[in-house]
Formats: sequence, structure tokens, C-alpha cells
Amino acid sequence: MTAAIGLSDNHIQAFLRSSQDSSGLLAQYGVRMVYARGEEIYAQEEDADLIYQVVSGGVRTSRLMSDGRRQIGAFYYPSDVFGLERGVEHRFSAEALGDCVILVGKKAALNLAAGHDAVERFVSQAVAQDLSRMQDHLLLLGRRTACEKVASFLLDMADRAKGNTAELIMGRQDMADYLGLTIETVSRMVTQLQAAMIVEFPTCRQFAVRNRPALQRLGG
Amino acid sequence: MTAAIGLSDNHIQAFLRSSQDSSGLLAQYGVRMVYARGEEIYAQEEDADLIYQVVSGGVRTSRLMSDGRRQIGAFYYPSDVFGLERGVEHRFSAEALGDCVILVGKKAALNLAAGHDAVERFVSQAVAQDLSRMQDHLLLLGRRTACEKVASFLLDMADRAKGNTAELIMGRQDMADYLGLTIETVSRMVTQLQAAMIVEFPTCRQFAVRNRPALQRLGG
DNA sequence: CGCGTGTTTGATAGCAATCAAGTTCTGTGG
DNA sequence: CCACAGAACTTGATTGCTATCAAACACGCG
Repeated sequence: MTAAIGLSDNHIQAFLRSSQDSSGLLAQYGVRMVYARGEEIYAQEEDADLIYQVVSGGVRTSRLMSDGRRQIGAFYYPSDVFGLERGVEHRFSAEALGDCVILVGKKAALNLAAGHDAVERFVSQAVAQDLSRMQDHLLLLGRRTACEKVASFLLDMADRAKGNTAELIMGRQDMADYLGLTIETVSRMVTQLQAAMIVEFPTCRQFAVRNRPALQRLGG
Repeated sequence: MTAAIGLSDNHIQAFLRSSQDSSGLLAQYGVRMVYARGEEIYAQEEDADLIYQVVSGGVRTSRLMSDGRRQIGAFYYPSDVFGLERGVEHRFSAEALGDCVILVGKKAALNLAAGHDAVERFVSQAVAQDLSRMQDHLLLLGRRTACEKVASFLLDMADRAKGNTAELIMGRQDMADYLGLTIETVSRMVTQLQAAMIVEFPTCRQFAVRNRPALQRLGG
């Protein structure tokens, strides 16, 4: 799983533990939890001031409408912090994409243990990242075509993996619910991008970027 | 303008100034600025740690793609705080919808003047609201039909005005760019909702909710 | 009153959803 | 190791919603 972004578990642990900045906060004071594929990490209506950080595996946040339509809010990879979006009442739930390890900490407890400032820096940095990603997501959903959505998504995944190849930790349905498309349309666009020699999928969960400029023209 | 949400400027001033909570922070320590209709409050690439609060009038945040497509991130009404979305680099710009008055404060200066805790409470509350609204917006853009989008929007506007009537501070193009639709489709859906006796538009900027349950069934 | 901007309405086209099979992949048990 | 069942993915045919193109209509303002 961690191989998907090109880092070993050891590297990530080292990074999470580094105390130069506040990014190791949860590694020091959080509780380590293990979730199985599909398991719920928190529910749509539950309320608590918990902060989460991915160690290995991946997480999605999602919201289900009464008629079954679903929107995925974001995908989180190792080192990403999530669970911040639940202010007064939170509206999205979080689920494990595959088997994964998550660090969990209570904000109030972290304040006591690590100091108010460190927690604030930690949280506000995570919030800034979340807001920024969410803005990109808004533009994607509102103003891009199906082809652009998929291109943009693959570009984003490749960038997170810091390379031209990446392993997708989610299936087509999750991609569709993130992009505001149907599973069939996602599949067709992937086929189309492959036919255009822009990306290559050895398997449906792995891909390589073959023509990055073209991909950027579509999705950047 | 302030009449749009059913509060006089005096009421708003009183509210903004109240020192029981941190909501009067900018009223005490911020600078009062006046912007004309359409004027830019901050640009897409500019970077500064300024916080803004609407006193009267309204504000939109928007992002423009190179080919002219535009996505509006949010609309802000009197007492709303904005400008928080610009973490590392901010991607949206903010413009005045009509002539409006805005309070502006530098975060660093506010920390000195009002204390770290007060500023943090102020900011984190505003961030929570922003995140929550943004999540609703994501669902709206990704998984709702044109009719549902417009219904949801009108419901939201009526709720913000705390009543069954409201004055829209934005035109059809702004609505369209917020909802991820074209101006023609927005217009058609408004006509349709009117024909169904669900809402009524005396003028294109004013409306009354006639059948709230029906509107909620569509947009809730 | 006439112009310009903003909105509505109409006709048509096109993209993505839906409905419907196939095909590949994955995990399990023989 | 192979055979099989179920799930996930892909492909095809068709429909339908929303965009696009085009024109008429309202409203505010000089």
C-alpha cells in the first residue's frame, strides 16, 4: 500500500516522528488503530474532536444521499491528516479504502500533552491543505468535462506518488463518486486516454503517465 | 443590501461589536474598507494573512480557468468571515457583488491586539463554517440535477435570510457559475419552479418560497 | 425614448447517464 | 495447480439532460 506513493513504512514513520515541526504530533501522542477494508472510521453524524492521520493504506470521506447517490469528499494517503471537516456537525463519514493503520488523537488531550501552539500549527496546516484540495475539487466538479475530470484525477494521483507511475488504492466506483461521474463513464475515459497514448494501465489499479504534457493540457 | 437578510446595519454593527465572544474581533481591531460593485478584494495569486468580514453588501469568491470557464466558491453575506481558504497559495479571488463594506485585519496584528486565543477561536469557527458549506457545495456540484441545484440554492438563500422571502444579491451568471450550470439552464429551472408554484419571483432578484416542503424535497 | 445589459424562451446538438451484455480479475475450494 | 463463482471492469446501444446557438423580451439609465 505504502509502495503506492514510493515510500516505505519506515520512511513514513521517521517522518511522522520527527519533532522539528509539529507533524509528528499524533505519532507521539496519538493512538494507533488498524482498520479493515471498507470499515468505517467515523460516521456521518457522530461528533467528537478527534484528529486522524494515515500511517499506511488509504482513507476516503463520503456522504450518502437518501436515494443512494454518493459523493466522495477526498482521498487521504499516508501522512495526510483528516477528520477536520467536522465542525459543529460533520456531514461526511470516513472509511478505510484497504486495510490501513491510522493514528488518532483527541484535540483536547493533545493540547495538554504537546502544548496549544504545536497543536494549532499542526491543525491549521492540515486545514489549509484540506481547503486547498477542496477548492480544486469544486472547480473539477463544477466546470470540467468527464475527460478532464479523469485526466486531472490521474495527474493528481501521479503527483502524490511523486512520479510517473502510481497504484490506485480505490476502485472505479470510488473514482466515479469522487469525480461526479458514473463508473461506465470513468471506464470509457480511461480507455480513451490509453488509446491516445497519454497513460497506460497494465492492470486496472496501476498506471503510468506516458505523455505528461498532454495530460496536463487536459487536467491541469 | 442588508435588508436582503432582514437585519439593519445597526443590528449587524451591534452584533459584530459584542465582546462576549470573539465575533467582534474585526469590528474592534480591523480596518473598514469600502468596495464598489465588481471590485476585486483580493486576487487569485496574491498572498497575505488577512482576514475579512462582510459588514454590508456581499462578496463572491471565484476562480477563472484559462478558457473563460468560471467557478464560484462561495457567497458571503453580512457577518460572514472569508479569505481563510488561502493557505500556502490561494487559488480563488474575491470580488464585491454590490457596493459593500468589509472589515479587514492582519492575523499577526490581531494576535497582538486581541490575544492568541481569541483570534484562534474566531478563525477556527469561521473555518468550520467554511468547510461545512464547502462540503454541501461539493455534493451539490457532483451529485445533483439542475433542478435540484437551483432548488437547493434558493432554499439556502431563504434560510440565510431567515424567512420565506429573500433578495438575491447576485445575478443569474453568478448563480450559474456557483451551481456549475449555464445561465440559460438556471433561468429555465427558475421558470419551472415558478410554474410549479414552489417559488415566486416578483422580479428576477427577489423571490418568495410558496411551497417549502416541495422545495426541500428537491433541494434538501 | 432609445440604447445596453441582463434575462427569458425556443430549437437543436452533444455529452454523459442509463440499460444491457460481455470480459477480465480475484479469491476460494477442489 | 486448476476450475469455478462472484465481483469488478469494460464495451455497446440508446435515451435524456444540459449546453449551445439564436432570438426575443424586460428593465434600468442616460
